[in-house]
Amino acid sequence: MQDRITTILKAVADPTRREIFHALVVAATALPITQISSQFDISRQGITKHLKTLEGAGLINIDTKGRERFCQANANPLKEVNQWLKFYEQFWDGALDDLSKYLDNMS
Amino acid sequence: MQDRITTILKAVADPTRREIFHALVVAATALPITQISSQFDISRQGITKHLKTLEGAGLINIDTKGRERFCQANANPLKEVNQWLKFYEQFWDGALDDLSKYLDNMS
DNA sequence: TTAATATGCAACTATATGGTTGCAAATATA
DNA sequence: TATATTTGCAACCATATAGTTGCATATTAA
Repeated sequence: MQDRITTILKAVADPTRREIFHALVVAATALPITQISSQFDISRQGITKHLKTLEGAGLINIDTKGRERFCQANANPLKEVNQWLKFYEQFWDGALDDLSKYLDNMS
Repeated sequence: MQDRITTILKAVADPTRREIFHALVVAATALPITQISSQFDISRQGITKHLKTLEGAGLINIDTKGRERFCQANANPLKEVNQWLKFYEQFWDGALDDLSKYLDNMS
């Protein structure tokens, strides 16, 4: 197959998947597939495919309870993207501004 | 088309494009297409396609001089990815560790 | 037990993607 | 001028991707 970082980047490169992931993150709880798909215009099967891709990237965990499958966001794989990015930070403009903003958020 | 962040993420979601981009970043200078493609196993036309995708994402600038086209990396679009990521940082584990590593790098 | 709900699987479609080869055109060199 | 180099364009191919519909199955509720 492909390496982890590629799998993760491909998962978040699709706008619908980013929306699904975001919805699950802000929900801050596990949601069954039907409930997720009710928030989108595409079919439940379309959503299911996206959920599988997200699961493959580790960005969601799916837990079966009875006939329902609860999906919960897991942001941890994004740490790998962050790590990949970090190297290039020295090559983009305004890195110092980013640091001060970063520190402002912490105080 | 698609929004900027999607264009950028799709550009870096391909491992070959990440390699090309990385080669240009570390080269720290503009390189002509033939020279870039000599570093890869795929054809020059394959490389050209990737370069166009990277250019479309703003990750490289192409400057024509005579018959050659010099490509130079531009990491700035990655700031948008960083901004997108930043929101999810609060949801992943070990954010404080990341901060201390970040500060260590600065000192 | 019967009906409703939640889901998976499979088949199918259209388009995008990553790659190729062949050829023409522009520029540089002998 | 004749030749070599660098590139773009176009056509083509195989596979991946994003989406669909139809149907079967498992679980829950009436």
